[in-house]
Amino acid sequence: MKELVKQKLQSALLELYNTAEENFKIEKPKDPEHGDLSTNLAFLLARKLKKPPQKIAQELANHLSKDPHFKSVEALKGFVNFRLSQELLKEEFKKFLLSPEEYLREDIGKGKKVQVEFVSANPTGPLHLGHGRGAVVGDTLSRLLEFFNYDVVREYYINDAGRQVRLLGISVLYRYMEECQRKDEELFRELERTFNEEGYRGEYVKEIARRLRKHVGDSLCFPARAELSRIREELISKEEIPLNYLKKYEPGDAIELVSDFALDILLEEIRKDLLLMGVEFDVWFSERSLHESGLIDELVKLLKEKGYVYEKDGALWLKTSQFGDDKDRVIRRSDGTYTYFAADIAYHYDKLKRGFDKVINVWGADHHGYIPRVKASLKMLGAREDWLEVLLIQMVKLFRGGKEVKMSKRAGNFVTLRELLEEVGPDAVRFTFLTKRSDTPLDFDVEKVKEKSSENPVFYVQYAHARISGILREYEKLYGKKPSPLELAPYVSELTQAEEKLLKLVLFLKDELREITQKREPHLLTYYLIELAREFHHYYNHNRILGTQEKTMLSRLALALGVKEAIKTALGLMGVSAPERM
RNA sequence: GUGCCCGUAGCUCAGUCGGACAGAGCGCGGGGCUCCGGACCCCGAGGUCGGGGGUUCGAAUCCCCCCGGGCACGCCA
Repeated sequence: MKELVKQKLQSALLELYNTAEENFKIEKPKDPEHGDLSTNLAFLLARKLKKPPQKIAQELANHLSKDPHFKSVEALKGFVNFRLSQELLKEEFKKFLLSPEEYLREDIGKGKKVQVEFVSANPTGPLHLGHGRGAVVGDTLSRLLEFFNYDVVREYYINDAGRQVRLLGISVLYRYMEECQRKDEELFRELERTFNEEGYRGEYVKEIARRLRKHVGDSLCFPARAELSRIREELISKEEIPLNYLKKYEPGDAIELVSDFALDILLEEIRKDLLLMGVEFDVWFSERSLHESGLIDELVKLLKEKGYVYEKDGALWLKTSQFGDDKDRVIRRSDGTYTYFAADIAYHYDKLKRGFDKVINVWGADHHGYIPRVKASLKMLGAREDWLEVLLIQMVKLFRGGKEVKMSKRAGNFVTLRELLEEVGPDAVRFTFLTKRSDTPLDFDVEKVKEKSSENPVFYVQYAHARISGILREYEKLYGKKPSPLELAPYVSELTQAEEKLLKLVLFLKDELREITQKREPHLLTYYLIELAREFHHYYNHNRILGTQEKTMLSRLALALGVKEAIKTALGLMGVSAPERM
């Protein structure tokens, strides 16, 4: 609809003033008295044409009011207000009804390759709510991009290298050795020291330790003397889940062996958690693989050749400050190992080489300070300025009975994503995470989300869908056949003023989806859906559908079916189910 | 200290590349089917858009200052 109005205005501009303008807005006026759509075009032209806005608006309105697409075009206080004609609306609605998806879809992406990297949580513990929020936003955005014909790759970057992973191994080994009757006391005390300072304290660490013990008994109580390769074989033969890390890597010491085992288990859990929410990744990208493949070496060499690298205090530094960062950053430590940053540049270098037209990273907002250095390094590699987009997801703060629950993976006291999913259900979780703009911190009381789940807006929306499904079932019972879009479409013409508001709302989904995708603001879907559901419930409570005159009934059925399709499509893009019954 | 984000109804939040009288959900008060699903609908109360300046025909929205909250400032990831 907006596109149509925009085009009409542009051609009017050309005919009336022989000029062009791109950056004007077409929006739905807040006040329905102001029509279906309006534009601020006249304000923008006032200076250029040296005329007052209202005069321009009036001229545009006069010019366009003859157009049969519009019932009326009026100039008011400089705005041009459009009312769409009944005929246009009905024709559009028929098209929508006959094939909803096709009507809504547009080829905006033209098959361009887009990578969306999201979640990418360290595999050192279960996912928590913040990760869940990122997962929902990333996945919904991916669905939207796919809908508009982008070739989307969903990707999870696994931080499976470095210190945190080693700490995970230490934590598990420590918990394991706690249960040993006889053990290497000296090593145990050393592990204990590290564990107490910065170990992972969650219950899940103990569980992994118990699982380890179940498979290998006491054979790791003296880690230095243990036959690692035999223990590894033992684990591989006894553990039921796929063990990618354990199979792939020959451990250098017991901590590595335990780390890899823990990684396999935790990643499997993460995968399951995400699957519970309907989130699946196309690529799980290993940070460790970047070290092994030599890509980091290759990258560092490249950056050196370009003259962006220098040595200081025994470390290698990247001149990111030349490209907008606050200061230069270390990419290789004085001990010769690469930093996380070096690996991350290599990862993005790899994305570049894979030929993505655009990459979108969904990051926790605590990483915002990290963006300038990544952007800086990408400039060094010659990437387009807007090639990388970063979406920040603000933290989810958790409350229980009004009290904040401080969440820390190391301290181990957190409500996991799975816990929430099991109690509230994936639909409510996904919907709720999309009720706030993602860069706004989200506070909520778990108890409230759990207890008041039936009052969650998701049910309000789903109820509208189920209600319509109920009506359609009832019709089938009464008349012995399902109402088909093809049969109903002709009756759209019979719709009256009473139905117009609802009909327009359905049609506006098309504009809504396009804008939501382009602005990368998937949360707006929930607001649209709540409005549509409200409008339908309102209509339902004031107008009978079944049992009225045939023409009336069938036209109203057509409208209801359209609402159902709109809800189903929008919910589907959010990964939320549209139930036939509740 | 420096940088970024946030501050809108009792609560949780939309609205922010300026636009027409400031919105939703929940909560609160009152009301509504002998009829298609009452997980619904209708009416109402509730606001200095954190505060103060400025720019503009027009500011919740842009700029400056201040207050309050969060995050980031590592040879951690």
